[in-house]
Amino acid sequence: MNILSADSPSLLLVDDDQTFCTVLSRALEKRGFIVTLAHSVEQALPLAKVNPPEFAVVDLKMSGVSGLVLVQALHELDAATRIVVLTGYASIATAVEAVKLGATQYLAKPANADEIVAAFGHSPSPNLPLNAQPSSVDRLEWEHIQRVLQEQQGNISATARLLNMHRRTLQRKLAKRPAPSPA
Amino acid sequence: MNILSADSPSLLLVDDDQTFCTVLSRALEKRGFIVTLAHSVEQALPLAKVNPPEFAVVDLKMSGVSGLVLVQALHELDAATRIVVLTGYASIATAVEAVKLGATQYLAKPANADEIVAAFGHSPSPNLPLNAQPSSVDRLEWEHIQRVLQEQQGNISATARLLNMHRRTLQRKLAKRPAPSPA
DNA sequence: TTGGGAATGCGGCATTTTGTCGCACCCCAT
DNA sequence: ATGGGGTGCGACAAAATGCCGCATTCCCAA
Repeated sequence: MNILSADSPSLLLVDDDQTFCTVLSRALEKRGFIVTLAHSVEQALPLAKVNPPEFAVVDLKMSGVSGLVLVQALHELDAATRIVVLTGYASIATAVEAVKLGATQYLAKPANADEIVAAFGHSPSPNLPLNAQPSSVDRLEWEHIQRVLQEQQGNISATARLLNMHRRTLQRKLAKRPAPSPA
Repeated sequence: MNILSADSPSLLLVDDDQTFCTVLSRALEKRGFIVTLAHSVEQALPLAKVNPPEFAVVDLKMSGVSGLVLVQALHELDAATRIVVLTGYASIATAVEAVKLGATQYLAKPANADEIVAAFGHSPSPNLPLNAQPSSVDRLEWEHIQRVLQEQQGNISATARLLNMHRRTLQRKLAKRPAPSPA
């Protein structure tokens, strides 16, 4: 799977989890990328502006500005940048949003370096196998919540009111990891 | 936000579930769309070629060709077509694919007509307020359960396993709900 | 610049809703 | 008849939720 071997491509890795970051960074370097690290959108933006990377791995849920903003910025800086969005709180709503903003792929954590590299080379094909089994109720709820939350621009109070559930409960649900994603 | 509603927009609805189709069709017509029905990709393609619709609602899982193919075709025929993908077997992978192939939104069934219209990001008749109050979590859950239950021919144990919930809990949920529908 | 209204992130409970077991039937195919 | 599901349902512990309150932080209009 050596898609790229001539000279080393640049890769911007943005994630606020230090440990995860260094581990993944090392793994990616071993696969031939020149990795630059950033731990927040604010930190990543100037780096990207000075030197737009060929590849990027962006975590969605970071303290401060959402990774989605960075995805958009990266895409605008250089539409050729291949961006993989990575998140521990995967949902269809944010996946759709990320792709619309220019992401190449959207992966749920945990994902290993090989999967990420593979995602860079992935091109759209209408021949994806469909899921055989219906999602669990928990998953369904999670997706629904995420979608409404997205529509409310992340406003938890508004979402709770709209969904007719208590803010505290919503908070708790959001804090929990989503049920294993449907395939 | 240019909302032009003088003449009714055309909408192609493609789903192989007859009942679901007619119900949704009626609901969409009530909201001002001129609806054309198709029950398979093969059936939908010629219709779209003759007359590319302004809007489309496509079910992913249909016997025969995947709805993704149709999404791509529709988008190629007219990039301005707003396409909402709808499926009872939602997955992040297919959502990403769908959007890359040109879909505007990707919703998990059950979704009501209002949510679908809202997904188009277009209000066909400004008189009717764009309320689009999302269904409550409870209602969603109820409908999803009913859907799966039906697929399992009423087998409660099997449904519970599939939904990843305990049989006892499913029983209780089913027992406690002769009157749903808050809307 | 400065209030004030709205959001947010918690920490506690009191209540409900679950997860789990067990048990008593029913079918039905072996 | 016998074993393997499936179905109801009671009981009780464990977990989730509803519902406070409070300290902060945001944001916007005066």
